[in-house]
Amino acid sequence: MSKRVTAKEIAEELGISMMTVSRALNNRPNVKEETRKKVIETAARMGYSPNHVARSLVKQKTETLGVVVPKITHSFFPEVIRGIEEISYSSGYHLILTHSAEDFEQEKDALQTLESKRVDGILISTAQTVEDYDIYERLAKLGVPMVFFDRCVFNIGVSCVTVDDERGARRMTRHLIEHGYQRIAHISGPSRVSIGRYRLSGYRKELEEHGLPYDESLVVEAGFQEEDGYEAMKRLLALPDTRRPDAVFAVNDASAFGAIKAIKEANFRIPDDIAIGGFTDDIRAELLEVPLTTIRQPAYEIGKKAAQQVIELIEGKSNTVNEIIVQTELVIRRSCGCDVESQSPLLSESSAVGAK
Amino acid sequence: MSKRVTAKEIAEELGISMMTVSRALNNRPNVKEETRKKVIETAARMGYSPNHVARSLVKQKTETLGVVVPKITHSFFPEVIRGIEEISYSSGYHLILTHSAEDFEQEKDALQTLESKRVDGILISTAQTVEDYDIYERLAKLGVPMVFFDRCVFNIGVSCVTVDDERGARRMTRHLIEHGYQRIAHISGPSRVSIGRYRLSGYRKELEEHGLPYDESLVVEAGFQEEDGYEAMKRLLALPDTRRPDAVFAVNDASAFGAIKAIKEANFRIPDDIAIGGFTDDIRAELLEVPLTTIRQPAYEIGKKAAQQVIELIEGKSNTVNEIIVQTELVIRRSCGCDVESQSPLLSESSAVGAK
DNA sequence: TTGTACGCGTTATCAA
DNA sequence: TTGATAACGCGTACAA
Repeated sequence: MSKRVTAKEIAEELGISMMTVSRALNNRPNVKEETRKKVIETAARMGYSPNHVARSLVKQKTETLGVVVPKITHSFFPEVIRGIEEISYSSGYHLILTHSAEDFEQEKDALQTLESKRVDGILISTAQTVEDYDIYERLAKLGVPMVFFDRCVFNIGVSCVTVDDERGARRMTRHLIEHGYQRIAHISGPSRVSIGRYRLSGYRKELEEHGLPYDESLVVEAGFQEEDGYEAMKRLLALPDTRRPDAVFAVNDASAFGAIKAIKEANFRIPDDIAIGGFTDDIRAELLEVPLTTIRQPAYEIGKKAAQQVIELIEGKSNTVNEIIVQTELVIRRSCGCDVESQSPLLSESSAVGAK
Repeated sequence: MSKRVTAKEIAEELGISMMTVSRALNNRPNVKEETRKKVIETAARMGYSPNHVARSLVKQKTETLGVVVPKITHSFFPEVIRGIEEISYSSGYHLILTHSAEDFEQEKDALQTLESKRVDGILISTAQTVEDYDIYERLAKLGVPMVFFDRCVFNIGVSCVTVDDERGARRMTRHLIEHGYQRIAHISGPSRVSIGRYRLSGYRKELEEHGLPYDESLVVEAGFQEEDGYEAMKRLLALPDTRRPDAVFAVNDASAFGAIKAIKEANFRIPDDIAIGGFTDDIRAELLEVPLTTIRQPAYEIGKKAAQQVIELIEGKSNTVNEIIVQTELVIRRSCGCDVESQSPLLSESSAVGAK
C-alpha cells in the first residue's frame, strides 16, 4: 500500500485543523473563502485523494450499488448493465458487478459480499438454479434497498422491473397459431425462475383460448443456455412423425439458437418443416441464416428503470414495492414462416448503432 | 441505513471481548474451540455481517479491483470482463466496473473515484479520446497496481495485456494482398489509441514488404464505432472509379460492419466489387449475410491474463512491468472473396456455446 | 487463551 | 469562522 496524503497532513502543512480542511474540500459553508482556496490548492499540490473508505465508514453510505447477473453474455445483460451504469453514474453511484454464473451458491456468496461491502442498494436477476428465497427475504427485512430485474421473486416485498412475460409469450403463441401451426411446442425455462413460469403460462393460456390442446409431450423444461435448447429440441425431434411439433416457441433466443442447431442437424428446414420463435431479441437474432422471430425485451430500458428504482429507495423518495412492467414487442422475421418482406438483415437501424 | 449487528454486540451478548469474537470469526488461532463455536453460532443467530468497510480501513486493503472499459458493447468487452471476473472471483477480489463511454473526461473521473475508493488494483482500456497520460503516470508513480488491456499506453512503466496488433494487421493485409487485391484501403482507428497506431503500422509495413504503394487517400482515420466505419467508407466510395479500393481492412469488426452497410447502400457487392476484412471476431461476424473475414482476439483470455497480472502486482508476487502478448488468429470467411467451403455460419462450434 | 488500548481517515457535534 | 473530541467498526500489538 502506497503512502497516502491525509487530510491531517494537509492541516499540519497549513497549520490549521483537520475539520477546516474537510469543510473546505467538501464545499461546506462556514469556511473563509481565502482558507478554502489555500486548502484546495495545497491538496492538489500534495496529491490528496480523499479516502472514500473512511468516509463511507462514518457516513454509513458507500455510494455503491451491487449488481448480480446470472451471466455476462453477449447481448441482454450487457445492455441492462449499460442502462444501470448510465443512471447510477449520473446519480453518483458506482457499481460492484458480480455474477452468479447461473449458480445459486455463487449468487448467495455474491449477495453476502455485497452486504458486507455495505453497498447502498442491490440489483439482482436470479440464477436459474435458485432454490429458496431466504437470502432475499433476509436482505429485504434488513432494509437493504433491493430491486429485481428480468428474473424476479414476487411476494416478498421487493420491487421488480421486468417485461410482461406472460403477455409476450401469449403474443408469440398467438402469432404462431394464427399462422396455422397446430402442434406448437414450448422449450420452457426452469420453473424455478419467474420468466420460465410466466412464459410457460402465457403459452398455455393462449393455446387454451384458441381451443388447442395442451400436450405435455410438447413441453420440455430446460435451461436458458444454448445447449439446453439444443438438448430439448433433440427430445422433441425424437417424437414419432405424427406427434412432432410443426412450430416451437423457445423460452429465449439462446435456447432458440440451440434448437435451430438441432433442427438443422436433423435435416429439417426452418420454417418449412418446423417454425421457431424466441424471446429476447438478441443481437444475433436478425443475422441468422433464417432470421429469428422473437419478442423484443428492451434491455437498456430495464436497466435504467431498475437503477432508478433502487436509487429512489436509497434516497427515500419512495418506499413502496413496485412492479414495473416494460412493454415488449413482437419482431416478425422469417423463422416463423410469415410473409414479411425480409429486408436484408445486415445491421438494420434497430440493432446496434444505426449509422444514419 | 438499517441497524446492524456489530462484533461488539456479539461480544456483549456472550460476555466476552470483541477481540475474541474477531478471532473466532476470522478463523484465527488461539481461540478455544468451544468459544469459537459459540461465537459463530451467536453471530449467525444475530444475523451478523462483518463490515467490510471498517475492515478495509484498518487493513488498508479493499479486496476490490477497478475496471475501466470504454464501452460495454456486445461482444469484446463483456467477454474480457468475464475473464477478469473469473480470475478475480477465485482470488477473492470483487470488481467495480466503470465505463468511460469512450470519453476521456469520464475516464479520468472514473479513475479518480477508483483511487478514492482505494481499489487494490486497476484494469483499464483507454478511451478513444485519450488526451494525455498524466493520470496514468500519477497512479503508476503512486504505486497503484495497474494493468492496461487491449488499448494500452506504453513506456510509462505500466504492464499491458494485448494482442500483437501490428502482426495481426500484417496478417490480414498479407492475406488480402495474396488474393490479388491491389488497392487495399484501411479504415484506421484513432492514432491516439495504441491499437489504432499499431494496426495502421502493420498494414503499412505489409504493403511495403510486398512493394505496394502506400496511398494516403486509401487510409481514413476514424473511430471504433460502427458509424465511424460507415462514414469512413462513404469517403472511400466517393473516390473516382479508378482510385476506389478493391479491398478494405477495417480497424475492428464494428467499423467493418459500418463499412459493409455503406458498401451495400452504394450497391456494390461484397466481396466481388470490394472485399473486406475486420479485426476482433465479434460474435456477429460469422452471422452476416456475407460472413466477415477477421482477426480473432481472444477476449476471454485477455481478461484472464490481465486480472492475473494485477493480482500478482497486488500480492507482490511480481513487480516487473510486463507486456503480455496474446496470439491472434486469422479467421477466413467469405467477405474477403476467398475459396473457403463456407459452412453454414449458424452458430459454429467456435462461437457462443458449442452445444455438443 | 483472552483482553485492553490504540489506530485506520474521515465526518458530526459542540464548544470557542 | 474555526477547532477539539468523539464516533464509525474493525484489526494490531501487546499485556494479562
